[in-house]
Amino acid sequence: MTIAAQIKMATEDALKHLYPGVEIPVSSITVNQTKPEFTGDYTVVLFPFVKLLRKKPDELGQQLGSYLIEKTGLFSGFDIVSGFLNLTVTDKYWVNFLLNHFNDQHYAEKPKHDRRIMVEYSSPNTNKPLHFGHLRNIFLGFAMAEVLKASGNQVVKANLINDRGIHICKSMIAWQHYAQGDTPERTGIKGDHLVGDYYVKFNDVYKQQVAKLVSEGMDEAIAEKEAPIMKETQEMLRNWEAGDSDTRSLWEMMNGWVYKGFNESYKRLGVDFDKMYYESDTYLLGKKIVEQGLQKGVLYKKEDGSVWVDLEDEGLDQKLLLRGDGTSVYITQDLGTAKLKYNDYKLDQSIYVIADEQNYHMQVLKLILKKLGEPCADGIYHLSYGMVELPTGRMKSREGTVVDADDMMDEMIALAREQTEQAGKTEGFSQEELDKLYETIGMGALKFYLLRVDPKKKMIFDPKESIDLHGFTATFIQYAHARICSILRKENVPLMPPNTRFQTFCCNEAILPAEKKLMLALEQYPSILENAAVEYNPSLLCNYSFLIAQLFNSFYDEHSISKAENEEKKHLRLMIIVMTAQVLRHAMHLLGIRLPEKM
RNA sequence: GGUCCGGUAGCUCAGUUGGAUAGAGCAUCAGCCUUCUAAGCUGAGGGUCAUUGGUUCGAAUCCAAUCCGGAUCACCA
Repeated sequence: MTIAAQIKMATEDALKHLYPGVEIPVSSITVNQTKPEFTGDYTVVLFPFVKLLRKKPDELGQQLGSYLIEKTGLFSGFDIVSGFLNLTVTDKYWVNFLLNHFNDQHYAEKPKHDRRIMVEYSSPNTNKPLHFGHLRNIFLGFAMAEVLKASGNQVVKANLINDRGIHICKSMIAWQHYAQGDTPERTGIKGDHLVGDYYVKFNDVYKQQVAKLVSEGMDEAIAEKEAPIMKETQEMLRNWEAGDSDTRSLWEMMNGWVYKGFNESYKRLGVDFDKMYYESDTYLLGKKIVEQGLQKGVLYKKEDGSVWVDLEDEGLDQKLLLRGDGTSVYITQDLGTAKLKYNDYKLDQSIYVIADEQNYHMQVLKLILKKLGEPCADGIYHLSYGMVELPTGRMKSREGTVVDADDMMDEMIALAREQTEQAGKTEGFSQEELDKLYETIGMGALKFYLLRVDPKKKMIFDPKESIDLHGFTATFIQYAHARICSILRKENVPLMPPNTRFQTFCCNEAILPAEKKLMLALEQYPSILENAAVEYNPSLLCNYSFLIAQLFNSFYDEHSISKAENEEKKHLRLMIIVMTAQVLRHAMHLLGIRLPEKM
């Protein structure tokens, strides 16, 4: 249990004993870290009890403080400042904490239990390469899955590939007409980019054809439907749905190129999936659920045969589930897929990492499943995140303002190289090691940049300003880690020393402020990790890791480890930095960010 | 118009179930390398927490209204 939780419990117990007969709600006990300008480690706020007990804050604080010192043995002293009881935790507590956890690889993790959670993320369309906006989704999904794993859950990482539909046919048609048989192999262009190029080509041709028809006097709305290339594309979609073998083999070939490209990108991004779902397999699902809903009377049919659900009682609209001709719409297949996922893995929870533009859709999806009495409904959680925008507004492929994911990775790695060379820090590395280092720094910076903001907030990315490698960045954390490793190398202490390494340690000297601040923060890691899981917010780990690195840097500046005042101090500080490095690695690992031992 | 989300320093963002004088980073300015890595440390300046009212010992945080920005409300996906 964290010290903060222990203090809360001890306070509850103390109040019961000191003031029997007065009912004090547990929720009124607040325990905070003491502000730096006051002496103490943790603070109990006295105001709520002042009113209930009708006592003066000073008197109450004296009684409470004395009781806590006497009964718990956790505190070496207390101080009352205008209604706040500031408690100082004994040095012994901190030393024991260190001895117990300094080399614990699973510190802050929760024991495994059998709660099953699926995290669906990435979920790309196969008509264009990944862009910067997708990266936020991918990093968020991966990090969330890892955080939930560390919280003891059984996690399935899933990817639902949107591999069919009119937009896919657009690339296919344009390729047929204009590619003259070009392939990724022949052109040397990455498969997803090649296909994306023909998606762009389609739009160019389409725009021209529409313009031509309009200039010939056709109404624009009609021209958009009548453009020859669009009609061809719709024809192709019908052929695809009919299972036409030529269309299917073209589709398979081009999607194959895209998957190869995606897999390269995923590998470079350091993310993985346990289960792939393909829309071509799932797009017909959901009809059965709708039929059952009709029978139950939860849904209704209009005269034209279309099927609807009425969500007006829930403050929403009426929603179409099946067209008049019996074909499904987007949400129909989502109903089916939700059930499929649930049945595949017996899920307790199903998380969808999807941008906030689909908030309404997800709300409707969950509501309909609930109305239909599907057991998968309750577990659905939409991890909604704000879109990544450019200073000029949203990225638009048609306007060529999309920041490509692969390009972005290249640029970040190039930036890492540039800055490392500029800082003159390339000595003592082989070329191979340098390449790996640039990758670690560049990718770390990219991930951290996209994960450090609260997911639900939209973020603006200015490519001109690029991404900084100073301040609130992964580089800062990586640097702190490298510094620690450097000291450990010098002192012949392994990254994960055995318990016996500091067995003879005893604590006679007072813990100094810079040491204490760092230990205090390390002690909070379990509750930070828990919050990240409960609030579905990996950015908490960014904030926390940055704080730890900051505290370490100050500590490092103030106190020498190798040349500590004496052996006892040296051992204490070595344990502190071993644990600091371990916690940083752990937190960053959950975000998919690597920490170098040298940089 | 309905619903949802956001508005905190010049910029990008933190701010736990309401707690002490609202914090970081970037940028600006001033210091700190003969020392375990200066990709660092220390300090300074910079605020009508969108606005107004309410709740109370106490509000950036909770409630109401208003203003601004965004998303969404398709027989699109």
